[in-house]
Amino acid sequence: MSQATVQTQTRADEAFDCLQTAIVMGELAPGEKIGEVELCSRFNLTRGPLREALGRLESRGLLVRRPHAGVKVVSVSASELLELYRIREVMEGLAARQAAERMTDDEIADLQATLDSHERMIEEAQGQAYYQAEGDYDFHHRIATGSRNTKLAQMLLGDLYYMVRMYRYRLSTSAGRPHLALGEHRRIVEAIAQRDGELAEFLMKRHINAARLNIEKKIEEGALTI
Amino acid sequence: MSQATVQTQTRADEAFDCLQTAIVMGELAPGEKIGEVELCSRFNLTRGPLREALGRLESRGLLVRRPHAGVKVVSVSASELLELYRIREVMEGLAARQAAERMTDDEIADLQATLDSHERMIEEAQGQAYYQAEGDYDFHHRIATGSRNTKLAQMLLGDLYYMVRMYRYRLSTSAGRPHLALGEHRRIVEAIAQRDGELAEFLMKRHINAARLNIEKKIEEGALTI
DNA sequence: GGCGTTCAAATTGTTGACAATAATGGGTTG
DNA sequence: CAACCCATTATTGTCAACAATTTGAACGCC
Repeated sequence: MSQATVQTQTRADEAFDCLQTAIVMGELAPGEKIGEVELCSRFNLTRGPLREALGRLESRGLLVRRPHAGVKVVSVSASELLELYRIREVMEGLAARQAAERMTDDEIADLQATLDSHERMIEEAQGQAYYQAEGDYDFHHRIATGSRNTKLAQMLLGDLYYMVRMYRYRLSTSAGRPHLALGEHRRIVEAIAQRDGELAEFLMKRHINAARLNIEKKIEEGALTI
Repeated sequence: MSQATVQTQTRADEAFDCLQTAIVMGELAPGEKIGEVELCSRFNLTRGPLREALGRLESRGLLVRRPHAGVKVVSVSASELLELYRIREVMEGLAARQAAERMTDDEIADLQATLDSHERMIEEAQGQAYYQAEGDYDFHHRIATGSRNTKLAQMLLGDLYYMVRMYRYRLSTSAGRPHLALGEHRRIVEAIAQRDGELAEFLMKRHINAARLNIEKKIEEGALTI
């Protein structure tokens, strides 16, 4: 049964997923040089599919490859991480605006229910930043897909989020401001429910900007070693 | 000598470039189903590197692949093309703002010289939309790199532009408003030269929005069959 | 003693053959 | 006559061996 799901996709897809999650979860540290044969034995793969997966990951910017020299996980500097948030600000702003115009009423209701669930999680597992991080990811994921903008969702979900999450897991403290972020989420959803795209865009941009400033502060405090 | 340049990169890179340009130039039509062996004989490649290149292209959204079913060039609908311009609007707006803050004086001077060259090209080859298209690409390319935002430039140059150019070559009439676009370019560079990031962002967004509206109009006129 | 050069080993890039799967066409049956 | 089933075929996915290149270290030279 569990085999059936993996049966449909090819070994290269499997390799891609494994490597991507391994990088995001921090099992493969940034800057770490990794050999192909080592990866093969680690994930029970052969080099053919592995190389195809490596090509995809390189194309997505998760690792860099020098010909004949090997492959190493990309290491994003602190300033580059902040730059990622600048990109998120404008792209997710657009996503929120288009989501306000295009999400169905059912989707919006679901989104609100999701926020309720997040609130309960935060109250139950007080301080457990992990749930907050996952909840935050879930929220942004829904808005990206809700924009009905295929390429936009693809770029956000396929490129940016994995890179951001790569550091989120490392920091573990997803900005560390659960209640604040939840309130901002609620206001964004409110604007979407009222079909006010302009306001939704503004609030989303401010939300992500706040997250960026928070990380910037933590970096200045020396809490992050990147 | 010409071999030396291609010698440094691997065959998979070569395959990737060949296929990408082939798709962009329209040699491979959207929706066209293509077999691997056919591509191999067409570009003098073997299937290993080819598959790696296919993986990269799939990851970039230029083609889609169903397991055991084959690979076909992605076909972007008219509405999806317009959505691409919506993404460009916010991303290149950000790029312009950051370029205004970070480009060196030399780069700005180069950019202005580039615009002069474009102006001459337009006057000399009146109506030759091709030069205008290439000039436009050159302009946006410089601003993307001038933003000093690695990921932003990577997403614009690696993902969006190729997709847009794919249709630009097909329409051949790059919006068909050379002088207008050039004037808008000049004002954007002016703002960058004055280090007015906010204005540069505003002008760039309006510039791309105008291009989008122009395409929208052409589509309504039935000039584009996508 | 430091630096350049050269050689060897390990790793990557490539190739061709093999196996598995989906599309297709013909045949049979209701 | 149409619809369904089955086998064939062509295509994709996978594998293991071969070739090319970089890197590292040892050696000799300045």
